[in-house]
Amino acid sequence: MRNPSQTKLNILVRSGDLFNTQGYRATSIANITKSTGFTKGAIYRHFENKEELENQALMHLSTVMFQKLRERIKKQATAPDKLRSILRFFESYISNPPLEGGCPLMNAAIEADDAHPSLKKGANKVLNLLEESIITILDNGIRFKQLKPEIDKKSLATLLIASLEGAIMMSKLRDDNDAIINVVKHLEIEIKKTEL
Amino acid sequence: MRNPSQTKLNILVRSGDLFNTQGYRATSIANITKSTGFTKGAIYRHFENKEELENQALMHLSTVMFQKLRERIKKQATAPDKLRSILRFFESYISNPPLEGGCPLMNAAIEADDAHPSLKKGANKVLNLLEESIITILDNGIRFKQLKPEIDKKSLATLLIASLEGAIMMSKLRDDNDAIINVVKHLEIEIKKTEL
DNA sequence: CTACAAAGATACCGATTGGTATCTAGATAA
DNA sequence: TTATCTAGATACCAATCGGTATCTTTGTAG
Repeated sequence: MRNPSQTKLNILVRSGDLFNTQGYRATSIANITKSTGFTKGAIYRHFENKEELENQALMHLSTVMFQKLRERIKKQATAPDKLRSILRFFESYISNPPLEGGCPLMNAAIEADDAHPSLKKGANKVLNLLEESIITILDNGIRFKQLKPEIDKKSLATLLIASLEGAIMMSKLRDDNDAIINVVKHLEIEIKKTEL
Repeated sequence: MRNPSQTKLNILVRSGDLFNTQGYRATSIANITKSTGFTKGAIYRHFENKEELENQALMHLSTVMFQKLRERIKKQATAPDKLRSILRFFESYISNPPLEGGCPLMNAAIEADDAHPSLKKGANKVLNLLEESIITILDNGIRFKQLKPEIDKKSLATLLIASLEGAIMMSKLRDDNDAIINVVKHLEIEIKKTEL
């Protein structure tokens, strides 16, 4: 009946969901006990303190996000199509969210100020991973003559991430798809410009 | 010595600063008493409860932001230059922040989920004001033959806001200007395309 | 100078916070 | 079967939370 590793995973999944929807600070240990059915004893056996749990939960959220994102990317054969699949992924955050509560990168980034250095560090890690994923696609696109070799990879990756994250914030705030659809439309044009 | 309206303003300014840097939930009434030098008695005389204080503080933050933004906009004569002054304003958020803690719109938008409807409402109001400001500039630009009449005003406003907000998130997270500078550079080109 | 009302200080409230010490029960190896 | 270890439950802790009731002080109208 007992399964410690499954218990730990369960706590990570449930707490991640709460952190991403309500916020890290706003989610108490008691909230997590209610959501998981486990007690404080179980939680503090698997995690040193709340900060540790927050960090690991963020990392779990990001692995889920990247897993779902890579699923879509892999289905596409060429770099431009892979880039477009990223747009579609972010577009789905509103109508059919891969994760409840919006993008974990954005949520952690905004909540993590200088008073929460470890959460900030975690958010930075997620941002770097996302950026590297895009740059890898761009690199391969250039290598396989699908994208113009003169494109500024880092700059394009930044533009994609910034405008998509900002658009998700706007669409979530307004409870409609307008912002994310508009921004995706613009980015589609931007991607087309990089095609060879 | 006593000056109730000044007291209220002081509480609004200080609490706004704390809310914008630490977060709304993470800032306690006790934090505000320490920062202002006033006691709970003073705070609860001027504000019904914490939620009321949060709302009014957000509104005060937004008026400060818009005041500083409009100062820059007014200095420019033409619509394209007014738009560029908005870019420069957001660029300054990192190196010379008009408000401590980043953009109050973004901060409130991310912290306000469906469990905090009044903060969400406030954030929505700020977003609408920002959008309207940009659209007004675009309208006048078209009227005075400075901008192409066929531009999609709402779409352009959305693109500007989304990418600037997202870039600020990235730059604040990384403690460098790269993201915001890159995005501003791209938006400069985008603005140039709309010029007549 | 005196009343009086309003501004703000003080003291308290129950509920909740993150965290810990201890206890119980279930899995496992001998 | 029994001893042992560990996963998880229970009970507790001081500190802090938002909020309120009450008291004192201050400015002001008469």
